[in-house]
Amino acid sequence: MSVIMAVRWEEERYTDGVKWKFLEHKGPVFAPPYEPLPSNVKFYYDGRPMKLSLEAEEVATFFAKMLDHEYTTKDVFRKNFFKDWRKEMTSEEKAKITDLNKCDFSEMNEYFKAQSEARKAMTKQEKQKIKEENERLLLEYGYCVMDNHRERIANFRIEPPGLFRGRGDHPKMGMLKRRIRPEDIIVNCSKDSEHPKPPPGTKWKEVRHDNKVTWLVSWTENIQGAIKYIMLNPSSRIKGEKDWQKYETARRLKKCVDSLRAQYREDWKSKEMRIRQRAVALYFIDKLALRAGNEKEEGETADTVGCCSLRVEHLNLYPEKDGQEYVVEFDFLGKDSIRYYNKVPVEKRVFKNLQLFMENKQPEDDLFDRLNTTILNKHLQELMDGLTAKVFRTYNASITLQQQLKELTSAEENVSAKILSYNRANRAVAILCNHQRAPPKTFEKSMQNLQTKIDAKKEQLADAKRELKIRKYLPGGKEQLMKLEVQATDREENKQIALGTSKLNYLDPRISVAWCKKWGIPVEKIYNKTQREKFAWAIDMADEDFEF
DNA sequence: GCTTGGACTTGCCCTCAGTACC
DNA sequence: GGTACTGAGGGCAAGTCCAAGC
Repeated sequence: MSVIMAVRWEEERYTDGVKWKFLEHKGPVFAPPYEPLPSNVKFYYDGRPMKLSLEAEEVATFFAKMLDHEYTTKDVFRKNFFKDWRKEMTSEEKAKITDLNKCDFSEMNEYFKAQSEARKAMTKQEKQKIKEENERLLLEYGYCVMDNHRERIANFRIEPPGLFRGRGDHPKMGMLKRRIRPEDIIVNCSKDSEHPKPPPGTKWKEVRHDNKVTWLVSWTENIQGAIKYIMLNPSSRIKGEKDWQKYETARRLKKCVDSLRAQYREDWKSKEMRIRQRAVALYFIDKLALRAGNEKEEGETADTVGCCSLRVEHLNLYPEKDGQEYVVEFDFLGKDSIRYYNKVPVEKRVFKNLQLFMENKQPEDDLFDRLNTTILNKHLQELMDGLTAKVFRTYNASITLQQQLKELTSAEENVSAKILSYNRANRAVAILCNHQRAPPKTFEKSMQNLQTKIDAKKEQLADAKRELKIRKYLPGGKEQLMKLEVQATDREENKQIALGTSKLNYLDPRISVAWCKKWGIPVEKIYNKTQREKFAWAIDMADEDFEF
């Protein structure tokens, strides 16, 4: 590590939860006020035009903007929306508008579509003006001073009002997410800083000076009653240091994971049910990189589970399947309602335990009825300081990347082939962590385009050969062709897999940096600008023989 | 002990700006 | 100069984990 950066990353380590000594910022940027519809754009009820009050009109526009989305046809969405919309209506409106099916938002919808077209068709100068305004806003509100550093803020804009969507089958979809006003805002900054000023004629809910937290601004959202925060960018000292710490914890797990595994295997035989359950759950978390699985309040969110909250209905046991013994089939919705489907052969003891846990239970009963995340994490804490369920995900992701890179990279490959290998290693991790994505809408098209390019290049090479200009044109051309073909392979393999999440959250960046240095790959090929900023600590720290 | 609230990380999707291409 | 395409970044929901409050 260089001396200068050692200072940057190691300065001012506070104790007892103190996160900073000085914090100054300009507060949040509020959503722009509602702009009423022009009088020629009408809402129709039961076929007749109807002028809405400003409040009711605003909420109606939220719905009108979404008309093309499938979810506006869903019962739950419509019911929730209508209920909340009615709350914004005057008593006259309420009396008249009693059936959402009689509401016609299509003219409003057309208007917004036209507006968005108009925005696209703006002249260069107009676009430039908007860009400059955004830059000005960023400069004024996008930075803060935390201790001795000017730091970028991650999200300085307050979320605008709209209709809540949620992910998966969310019981609250369609509800009104209300507008946040200065009176809802808690500002956090240091006493000796220049406090942010609320917009003229308004007041903050509170100005606080809590240096044991990292947030600058908070408010409570009305859908779940959860607190939302404005915090610093991942490039900031405070986030970087935390990130580094996270990977150091995972590396400590590496040192004791063998004995820990031996321990939970022993526990599969325990006399106590709770210990067996704990041990099997931990095995899943370790082997399959499952999330912890906190309990959730029923009816408040989509029905999703993690390891500790698995239910009997989420797995099938096969003493034998496809020529393998003791196969467990998992099928459940995890975080963000992403499906986890996997068939895994497990050890006989695990299998027998699972049979035991499922005995005399209904499909909707908890698989691990003597376990929850609190119990599990308490246990883990006793095994290693700072150990929690999610450390296993970080550890297994990072160690997998390191192993895969070792296995897949060959010295004689060129740079683009090496990058393909890197992406494949990254992909192995994404698959382990079940990081999926919807195939991009333009996927087929973009594959086609690439194929066209490849064909053209082949043609070009063939021409060159025919004209006996081999020596002159072939070497570079061949290289280019290979690059395109590698790119096509990479893209195809990536169709339904998202690499970003693991890259950003699970893979110790020092592994990647070390790999780049070892093979002479510019780090820019692996990390874009933002990622390099986020991982500045690692880029500076890791040399080519860094070992996770 | 249990519940709830709070802080912070993780996660997917969409938009939009920058760039390649014609 | 216009259009098409793509990657980056923003947006914000949904997790994890811990500790305060009862």
